[in-house]
Amino acid sequence: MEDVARAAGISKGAVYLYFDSKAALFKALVESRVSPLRENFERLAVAGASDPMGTLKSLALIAARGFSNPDVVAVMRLAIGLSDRFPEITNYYREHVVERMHSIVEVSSQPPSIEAQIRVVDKPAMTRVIIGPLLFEALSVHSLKVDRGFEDPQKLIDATLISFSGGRVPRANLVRRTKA
Amino acid sequence: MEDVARAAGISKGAVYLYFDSKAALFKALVESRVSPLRENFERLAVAGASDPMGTLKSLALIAARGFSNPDVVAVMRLAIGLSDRFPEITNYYREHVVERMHSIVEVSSQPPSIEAQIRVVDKPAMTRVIIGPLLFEALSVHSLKVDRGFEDPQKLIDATLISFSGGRVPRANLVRRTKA
Amino acid sequence: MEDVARAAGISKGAVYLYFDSKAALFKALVESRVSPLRENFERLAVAGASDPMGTLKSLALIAARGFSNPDVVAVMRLAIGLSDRFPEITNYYREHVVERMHSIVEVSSQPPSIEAQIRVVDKPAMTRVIIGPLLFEALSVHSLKVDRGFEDPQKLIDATLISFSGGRVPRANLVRRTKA
Amino acid sequence: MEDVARAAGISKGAVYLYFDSKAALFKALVESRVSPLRENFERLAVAGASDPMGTLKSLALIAARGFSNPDVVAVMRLAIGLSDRFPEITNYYREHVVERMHSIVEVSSQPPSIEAQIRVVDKPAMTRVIIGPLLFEALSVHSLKVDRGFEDPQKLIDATLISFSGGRVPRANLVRRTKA
DNA sequence: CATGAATGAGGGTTCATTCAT
DNA sequence: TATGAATGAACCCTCATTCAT
Repeated sequence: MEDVARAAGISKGAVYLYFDSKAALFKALVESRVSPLRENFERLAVAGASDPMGTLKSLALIAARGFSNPDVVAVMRLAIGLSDRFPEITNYYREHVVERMHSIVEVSSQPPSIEAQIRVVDKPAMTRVIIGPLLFEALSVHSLKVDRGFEDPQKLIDATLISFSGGRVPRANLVRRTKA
Repeated sequence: MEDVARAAGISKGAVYLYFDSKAALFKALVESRVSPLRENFERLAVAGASDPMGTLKSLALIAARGFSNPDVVAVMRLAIGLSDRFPEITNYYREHVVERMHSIVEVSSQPPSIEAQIRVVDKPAMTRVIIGPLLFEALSVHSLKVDRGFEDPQKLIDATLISFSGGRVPRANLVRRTKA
Repeated sequence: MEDVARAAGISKGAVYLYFDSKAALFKALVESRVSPLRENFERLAVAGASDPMGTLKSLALIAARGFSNPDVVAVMRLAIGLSDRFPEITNYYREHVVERMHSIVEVSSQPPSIEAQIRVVDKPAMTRVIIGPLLFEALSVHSLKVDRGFEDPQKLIDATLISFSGGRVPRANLVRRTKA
Repeated sequence: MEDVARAAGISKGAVYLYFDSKAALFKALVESRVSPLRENFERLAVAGASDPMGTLKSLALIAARGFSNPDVVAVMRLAIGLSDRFPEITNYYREHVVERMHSIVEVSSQPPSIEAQIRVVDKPAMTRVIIGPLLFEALSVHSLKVDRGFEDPQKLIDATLISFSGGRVPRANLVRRTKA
């Protein structure tokens, strides 16, 4: 809390003018930093029902963008690190972030047409296979300070997604690039 | 520290007869719990130079077995969670676990013959793509207490590895099953 | 202080427009809530010099009415509970409430005629014997939340006063009843 | 808590080696300082069933002795003063001290023979009438620092008890004196 | 080798008080 | 007259570490 106060340029006590408790601050952090991501996920999952492969690509891209934001990863680090002293925080993160992401990705893997496009059979595995590599990268870079990060996260996404294309790799335009 | 003492059946003070500090205890924990895994990695990487695909499969299997051990995941959780109060711990974990795993997997992806077997091009991405899904699963289950864990981790490994087989999925025996 | 502000429908800061400090607010609280009682005491003591027994009865009745007011008891609770952090508050209460009540009751026990009516000899004990039972009841009910309170405080007054009537208990009209 | 630590000559943190929390410390304080008194009460109430008047006298004497101990009064002051921030403390005091004293005194007023000895009719009033004056004295002296305390508490007891003797005041030996 | 009592810094939180607006 | 944002000291409690025994 003191770090937050210092970062905000206010006193320790003043934090409590804005948030009732550490847990409340964390929840607000989730809502402001992570939930927009989750909402993007939900929007895409709904909109992309007819094109599962494209949807999964987009989900990966959104996740990669999210994980490139140190704040987003910091929230996860807190959720993991505070599980002993603030179970409420870990619980909130699990229910509002992790479990929902699982649901969304699994839903995106439902349409029957998917079998024609994607070779991975086990749907519950989907979330792990798509998000896992990006998560690993994010934790490595932002939490563990490994300095081997990708300058171009697209490469990691490509490597992740190639698995689902059954050999026909539309390399040139596997995923639409962002014009940052 | 108190938990460790209680688990060991000794007094809090006695812990300091065996370890100089919390960081030293953590390092010993890494050596006893995580390094055997890393050594398995190294052995396999050296031995399997001629068969990169088989090597990667074996690495994934070892990683999956490691992550199914709550202790192994707990060490990682500590490394992530203590970064603020004990940077030394996080640094040690990065240098002795994460960075070494990166190196090993990348080395295993070096032989020229690999291109014939594996379609993933970007070698630095390899570690993330292989370990990431298993890491995600491990953190979800053991740290965030998500209750959607796989009963059979082999399914997750299969889903992970399928990406590298170029469509020819030798499903029956993709990876040798463990006889639990 | 925040509770006071909320109850008054103003902001926390606005309280300091009316009172210089918490101690000043407390003093004003004493004047508005408790002093009227004390003034009743003083009036009765002066007026009833010729009938000590009747005077003491009236004093008890006034005290009982006062203690039935949660605000009056709350002021005493504050005086007792804040003695560590705000000694000024405790001092004020002692000087302006408790010591004055002692004086008044003792004065009311002075007239020579009293010996004919009241058998209690030790005059300093008078305040305690008259006020004590009512105080006990008030603290029990309003501060300690004991749920054995009297619905009819008159019974307690009767029991208290009976001691002074020397056996001739004019039960029917020992003290004039209030028409609640 | 800091005051307790200082009084004990140890550090603030060391208090928690002996007591789990502030509430636990308070409860231990009740058991060590107040419960012996309560047990005396209970013993007397049981033993003195055949002589209610004598029993009540003894109860008053024990209460007076207890209240002359600043620690005993300090515990009550805490129970009253901490009701906002530590309701658990107030609740414990109510249940383990106040309500039990009520019960004991009322039980002591049950025997049929009492009517011959004591004129007070309303039994629930008994506790207040006996304990109240002593409580008032104790709070005045030890909490509010009134300097009008009785040097000889026996006088207060006498004044309290005289009410029950129906006019026949065995002044010389109303209650056995303590040889302090 | 082992204890257990003790410490002191820091954690999250509350609250009386101040002050620019 | 009134606000509301802000402070800073104090509060209860935890925990890595030390040390006499």
